[in-house]
Amino acid sequence: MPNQKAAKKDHYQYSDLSSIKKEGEEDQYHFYGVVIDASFPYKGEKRYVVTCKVADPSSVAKGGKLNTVNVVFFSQNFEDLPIIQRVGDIVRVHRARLQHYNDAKQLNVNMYYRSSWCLFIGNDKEAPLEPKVENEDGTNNYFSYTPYNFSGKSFTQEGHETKILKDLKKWSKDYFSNNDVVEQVKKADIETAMKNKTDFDLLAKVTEISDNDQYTNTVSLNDSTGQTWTGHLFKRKFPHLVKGDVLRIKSVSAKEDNSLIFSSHSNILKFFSFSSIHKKLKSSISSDTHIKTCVTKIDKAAHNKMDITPLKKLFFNPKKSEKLFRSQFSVLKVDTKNLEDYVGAFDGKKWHSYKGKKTPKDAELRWNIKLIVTDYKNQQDDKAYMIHLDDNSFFKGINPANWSNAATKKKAEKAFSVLTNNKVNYVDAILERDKKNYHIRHTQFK
DNA sequence: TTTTGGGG
Repeated sequence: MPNQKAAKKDHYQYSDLSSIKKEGEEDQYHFYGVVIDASFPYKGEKRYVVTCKVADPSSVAKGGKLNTVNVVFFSQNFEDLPIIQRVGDIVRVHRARLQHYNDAKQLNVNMYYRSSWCLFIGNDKEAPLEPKVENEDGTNNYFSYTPYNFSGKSFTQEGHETKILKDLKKWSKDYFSNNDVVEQVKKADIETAMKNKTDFDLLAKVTEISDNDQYTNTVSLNDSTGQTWTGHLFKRKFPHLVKGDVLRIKSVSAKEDNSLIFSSHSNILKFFSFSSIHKKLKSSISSDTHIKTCVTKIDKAAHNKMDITPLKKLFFNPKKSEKLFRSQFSVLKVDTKNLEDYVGAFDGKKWHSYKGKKTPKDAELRWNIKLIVTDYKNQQDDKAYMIHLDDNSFFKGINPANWSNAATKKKAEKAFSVLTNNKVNYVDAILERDKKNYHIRHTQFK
């Protein structure tokens, strides 16, 4: 890649990534690379850090596989680090040092020493994300060869770099069009990570963005494994999200209710529209906000074959000859503040007032919860209905008689948070009619 | 001017 003749004359000679081999104090490397992955700048013990992976034509192995190189930026402050939020953008680094870490090639960029960086757009047809300098007079292709962001107050650029950039963009457009570049996400990996409470990545589509306040919004996502997620995000940290976007979400964890937990290093990256991964995700992930995860299991196989009755029909025009129905709904509300309010004493015929003090004779402590729900299966009905939850077998392993026990409380609160996350979860349940009321029966919370 | 923290 380096232009040998120009390099002799010019100050900076840019190395192909694969040619960078010598580890040592005196050896400093200048390079251009296409961004494959990047973290958000985060704070370590002593330094602010950005980790990213880059590639260039020399990174392509014989079989076509990409041997990416890890680049780690260190800085004493957040501002000196690059915010990289698009796979395929181009980074130029001056004075990096090679150091192997866990057998992987790593280029260290020390911002508090003498290193510097520039970011270029990876596709001339698409606008830069958060440019440091504006293209005020609207010059055509202004950002084709001008960095949209750079460290320090200014940047240097030499004549021969135009060709490097042009060649690199040509290569990456071709490579990204024919290769996914970013690894597919496996459902099993997410499950393992959630069980171990560790980080995982997602490939996802934005199905909904709603404003919370001046600073935050809530994003609903469908991912490539068929799951739905919600994320509370800072608008200033992720300012580029639009409904319908396909994204790589790097390094998040999640709660039981599929709400994502973003750490300081978590990042959200976009793709260029020419990327094969972009096209695949766009067409394969549903944009439907109504796809949710079922959080219950119907006990009996026979009940599982029952037709799903709309709630509207159930409450306004039920089949009088039937006692059991099957419905699907999302829970809008369960007030979890006082667990004791959800425990009642039932003697087989009627409920006794119970304030957690004394159990009346011959009465059993049971859940006595009123769920406010909306129809899941029949979305056009946006009315709210009340469903009774008073079957102790619904929450497996949570005994309402132990409501005052701390571990039980914790378990119940967790279950309620899953149950009420109506953006991502729904309930599939058998309902028993008792006059005008419906009670969940023969159904278990998963 | 430096040995950080690297899937954190």
